[in-house]
Amino acid sequence: MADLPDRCVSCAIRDEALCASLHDRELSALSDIARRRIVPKGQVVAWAGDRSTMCANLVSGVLKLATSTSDGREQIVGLLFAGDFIGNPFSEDVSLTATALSDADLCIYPRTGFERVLESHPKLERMLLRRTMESLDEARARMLTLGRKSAAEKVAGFLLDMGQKIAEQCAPGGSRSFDIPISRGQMADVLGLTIETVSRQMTALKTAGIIALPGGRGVTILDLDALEARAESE
Amino acid sequence: MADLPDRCVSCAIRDEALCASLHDRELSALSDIARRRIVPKGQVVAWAGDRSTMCANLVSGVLKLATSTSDGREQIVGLLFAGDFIGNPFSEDVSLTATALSDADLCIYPRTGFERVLESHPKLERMLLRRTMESLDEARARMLTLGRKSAAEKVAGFLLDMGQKIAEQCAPGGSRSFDIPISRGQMADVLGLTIETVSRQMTALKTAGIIALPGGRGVTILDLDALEARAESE
DNA sequence: CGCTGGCTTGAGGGGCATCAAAGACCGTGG
DNA sequence: CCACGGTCTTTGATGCCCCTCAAGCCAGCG
Repeated sequence: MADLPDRCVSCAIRDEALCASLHDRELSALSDIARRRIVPKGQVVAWAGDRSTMCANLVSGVLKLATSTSDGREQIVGLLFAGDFIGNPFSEDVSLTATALSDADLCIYPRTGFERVLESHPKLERMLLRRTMESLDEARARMLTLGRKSAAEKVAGFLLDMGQKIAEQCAPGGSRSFDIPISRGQMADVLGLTIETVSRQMTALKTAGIIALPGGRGVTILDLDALEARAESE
Repeated sequence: MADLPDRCVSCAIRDEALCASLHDRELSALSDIARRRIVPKGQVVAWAGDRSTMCANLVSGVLKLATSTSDGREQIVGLLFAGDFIGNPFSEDVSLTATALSDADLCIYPRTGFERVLESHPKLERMLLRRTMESLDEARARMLTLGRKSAAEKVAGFLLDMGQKIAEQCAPGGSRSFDIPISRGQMADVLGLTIETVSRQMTALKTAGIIALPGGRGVTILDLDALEARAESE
């Protein structure tokens, strides 16, 4: 363990982020060029169109990746959680605006330096390729949601996704509680709906006894089967 | 040139496909495991859910990548043209159904063999990573279209994209003619609309004098500025 | 306690889907 | 050459889902 760089010793995402592809002693290549940064809630990490100067691992918190039309309609194209990777290595500019939805802890690498590490560590590059392919699959799955599903299916599917990702307790068939990490408005921007429609669908699910809404952003899935039925398809 | 494998000598996409990342003499690693296959129009190349057994370069023709809900609603999540890559290396199963929209000429590699070539040719893997990141950008851009744009914007934007991709003549500011490579129904499946709505938007553009529809799948963009105005945003 | 930001709820209208039918196009065969 | 069936496209009529506009509600906070 002596070979593990100091700053990585107690890292919460050592085995989940891209770093998992590297042995302890190889990590120094990354650690040497890394710096830590806390981004407060609401602050933009990188603007679409700007020069791409950095990549990062998200240590904790939630980020959104979004694009918007010239008249201000926004579409969230990805949500990032602890362990996820941010940035466009080998690309000259940033394609999406990244914003912190909660206070976020980033482990940041200068882009060009990160690219050099990639070139000398094939396992890291392989990991990045896999992650990128997974993101592509996820994006394409969401295209089906955006293009072809009803508001009810969208919201139900979103709750299932979140429940799976942030599952605290998993009594199979039983109830499952968690906090939605984003606001109703942001849910709307993820699902291609308006905030009112999201709200109405949520109360419809509550009225049907499928979920409970214990204040704030909490959700409890009371009837998983019924929720899956409403999400349909997949 | 003597080092260029026979089957690659006259290949139309030598410099556009992933192969472009390899020197002539390195190409044999791929060429040795390749076989050519013509897939007739309408035939499925790979079914979502099947075991992933192959990757391929598309030499000519058009493929669609699509998912669908359990009740049959379809969403086309990508169109592939000559030079594009098909397949999921490092993934055990196929995530999307790929179908030939025209007779398609494929240069096919067994998946595991292709993975071995990737591992021994970093430049090839780098190229694949870049391509995958580009696909991800494209997918996310289309998420904005699907989630936030009106039918008029979707159709106008689609025509602009196609015009750019299949531009035959580019009199700047002047007219631009090409054939839409897919049917109205497939346009609908790309844009998350119905065939009727696509058709109505097309005739609306024709009536407004922005495009001409010279029979079949031909299109002529008469007023590029107006078309861009209708596509808005970006 | 008032203010602010997010959430919910209601009323009404519009955009797009749905249903339906009539052209256009095309290869086939008489 | 033209009738013929099939497929694709266009056009029309109708309705519904979701957006839009507009209040009211709730919690947090100075």
